[in-house]
Amino acid sequence: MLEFAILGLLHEAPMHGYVLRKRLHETLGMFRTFSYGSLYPTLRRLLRAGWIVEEAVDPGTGWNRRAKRVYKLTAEGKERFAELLADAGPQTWDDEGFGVHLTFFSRTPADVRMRILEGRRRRVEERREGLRAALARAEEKIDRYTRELHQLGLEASEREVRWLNELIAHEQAEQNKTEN
Amino acid sequence: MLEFAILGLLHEAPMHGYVLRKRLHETLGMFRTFSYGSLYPTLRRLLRAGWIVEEAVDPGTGWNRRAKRVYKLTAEGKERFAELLADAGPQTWDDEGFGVHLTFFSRTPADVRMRILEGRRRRVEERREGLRAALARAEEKIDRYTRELHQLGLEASEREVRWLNELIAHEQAEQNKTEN
DNA sequence: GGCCGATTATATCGGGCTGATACATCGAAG
DNA sequence: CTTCGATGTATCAGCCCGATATAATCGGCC
Repeated sequence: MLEFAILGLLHEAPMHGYVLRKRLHETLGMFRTFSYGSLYPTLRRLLRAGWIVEEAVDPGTGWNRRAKRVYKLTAEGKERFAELLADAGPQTWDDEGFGVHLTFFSRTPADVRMRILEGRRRRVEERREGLRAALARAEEKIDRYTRELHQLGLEASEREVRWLNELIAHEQAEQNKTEN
Repeated sequence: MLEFAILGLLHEAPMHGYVLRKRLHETLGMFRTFSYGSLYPTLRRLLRAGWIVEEAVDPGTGWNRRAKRVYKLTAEGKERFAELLADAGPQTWDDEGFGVHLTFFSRTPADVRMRILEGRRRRVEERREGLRAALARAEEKIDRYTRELHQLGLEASEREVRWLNELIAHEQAEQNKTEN
């Protein structure tokens, strides 16, 4: 997930790890945040893999300005990102992954977008049915707080399914337009 | 989180790890699931800490029925659970923790309940404001998908804040009733 | 000119949790 | 009598978090 987000963001421009983390937070901070404790190790992993390189920082006015690193996407890194964009596995419709993938949705191939949205819908529908069953099953005997929580979750699921249906319909309309 | 949930569930009855995982899934599976990959290591951790013990399994009709383990809560385990119930740190109002804590809310002291609900409200309000700002800031230039996602997130946040307000009001009413 | 706090910047470590994978047993249905 | 789904325990690589440490830079204030 973090690898995906980093590669996606580095398409904009080369960046310091620090700035990257800030952009990460701005871009998808409402759904997912990443700590430095995973950012810096991941950056080193991406370096080793050759997806990114360290760019020379302006040595400045004389003495040691180093230890500041600017990371830049390589051609292989762009390929890697395209690969990740084209993959529509379960992680892409999980709670943690879905928001991140949506962030890069306009760069995602149309058929992959479709599979992700449908996967997500399946997932949320399952949750919705689970919650409906839980609420129906007990109705009286269960804990007040649990019931309230399930009620909130149920409504959220219902809304998200509707939201997904609209997105999916829109995608299909777009696709038909392109075909004609 | 898992430690908390295990100790909470073992109040019901001693259980196999397997059954524990099933109950875990039934009880809070709509919001949080735990894999065996964390369950078994955590059980061993709780054993070492003395919060739980292995109960002897019925040796059965002769040959080797072992390798099956039944875990039972100890007095120290109950104390530990009470300790965790009384703690209202940031993890209790995070997305991952809040649902789990709500599950055990009727066993949670009233003042702690209050602090958790208020912490959660603060958290969700922050998200709501962040999303409002993001939507207002760009309105035109931002990605269609991102805007849709933010819209969904905003509505979900608004609903949850309202939901929390009702719960909090109810808590306050209860508290006043008790005082009189 | 000098100080102070906020921001910029990098890094490590312990530990929680996941997903994949590997076993083995048991009851029931075919 | 075999196959299949449920029960049951376990490990491992790897991702990520939260806490923590360190230090340079920049702006503003006195």
